[in-house]
Amino acid sequence: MPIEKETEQKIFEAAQKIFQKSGFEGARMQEIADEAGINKSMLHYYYRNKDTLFMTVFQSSVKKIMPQLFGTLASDIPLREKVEQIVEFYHDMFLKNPQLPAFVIYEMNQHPQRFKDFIGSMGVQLPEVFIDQVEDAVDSGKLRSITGDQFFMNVVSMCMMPMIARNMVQTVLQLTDDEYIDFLNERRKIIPSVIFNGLII
Amino acid sequence: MPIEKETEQKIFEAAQKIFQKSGFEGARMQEIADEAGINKSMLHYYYRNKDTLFMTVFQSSVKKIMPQLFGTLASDIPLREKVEQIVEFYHDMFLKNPQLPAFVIYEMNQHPQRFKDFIGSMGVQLPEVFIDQVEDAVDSGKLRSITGDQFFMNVVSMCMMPMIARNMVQTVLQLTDDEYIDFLNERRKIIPSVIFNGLII
DNA sequence: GTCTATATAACGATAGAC
DNA sequence: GTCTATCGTTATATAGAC
Repeated sequence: MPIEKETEQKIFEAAQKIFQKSGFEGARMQEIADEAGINKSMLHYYYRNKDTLFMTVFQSSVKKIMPQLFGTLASDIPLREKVEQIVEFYHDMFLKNPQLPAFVIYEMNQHPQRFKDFIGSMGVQLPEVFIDQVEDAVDSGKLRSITGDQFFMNVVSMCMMPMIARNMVQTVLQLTDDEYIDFLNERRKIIPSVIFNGLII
Repeated sequence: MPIEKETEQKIFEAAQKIFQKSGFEGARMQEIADEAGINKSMLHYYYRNKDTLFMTVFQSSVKKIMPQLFGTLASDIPLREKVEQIVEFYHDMFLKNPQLPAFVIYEMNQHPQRFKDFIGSMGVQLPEVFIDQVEDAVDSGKLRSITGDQFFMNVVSMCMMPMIARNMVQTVLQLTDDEYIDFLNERRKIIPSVIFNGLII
């Protein structure tokens, strides 16, 4: 393994950590360098400037959230299984990377320009298969009247809101870190149950 | 109306706008001054520094979200009405101040220290009345088994997530600004329906 | 109270030796 | 490739005239 790769990788991982913790504006190049255990100049050697380094991290982060989600939505499995897969996926991902969802959502709002360029190029839109699936279920009387958009929004909301608002949740519900993790894990079963038993006639 | 009050008020409103748009780290004192149409030095005359100005805005923002929510939860009305009131309240508030929820949630995560001091002093915790109400409904067989915490989390999630992730939602669902507002307003009826018809046996 | 001018510090970025 | 030293800019904050 060449030394270059190791350094570039160390920088990337450090940048990921600091950007996710502090956001673009709050992150300091010096802090990233310290986290990586290298000199600040190396950041500019491997990545031209703060913007480039940020975009590398941001794009990587989006790719950890989006493709799998839309892959599941476009797949050829029953609606109920799709919901269960998405719920499991997001809760697993959160355990590995607790600050990822809040980071992506926030930076998306802050710099709409920055990401609309590249996010259009990856097919990030609700698959027709999924839309049809919901419509068919409604038409055949299996589900109460609802659009695919609203159905999708309900699932994503129930999953991600407690992850994004961690500090508010822990404060209001007075949970320790461990209790908070337990609280989230309980939701793996609760979410599909609420979604479906609320929609099935 | 004394001139002092007018200036202090103008500064506060400008700061509110800029902080909510850019966050603490992204906000610039100069931009706040420009927005208020006054000299930058005035910011330091009325509010000692950026931190003080921010905390004034942040505390005011929290007070626009929390008390009414917990007031409704603690009130003496049926569970279903509480949910409907909360949903209406959040959707009305969002129309008036679209960036408020994202601002509070994000800054809460960034500076846990900063707000835990003052947020403890305002009774921000789930009212016993509400917890008991959910427990009673479960015990008497009216609702499927669920805790007050999880019930509460479901309502707040369904309401606030689409408001916080506005840019993601509009991108994925390919909605114009007007369509997005319509999409949110539809949820006033959808949310209570999903929550309850999912829980009522 | 409000302004101009300036101090002071921090940050991103670069030059240049090795 | 990696370091030290430093430049240029921008940010918050203050001093002082009016």
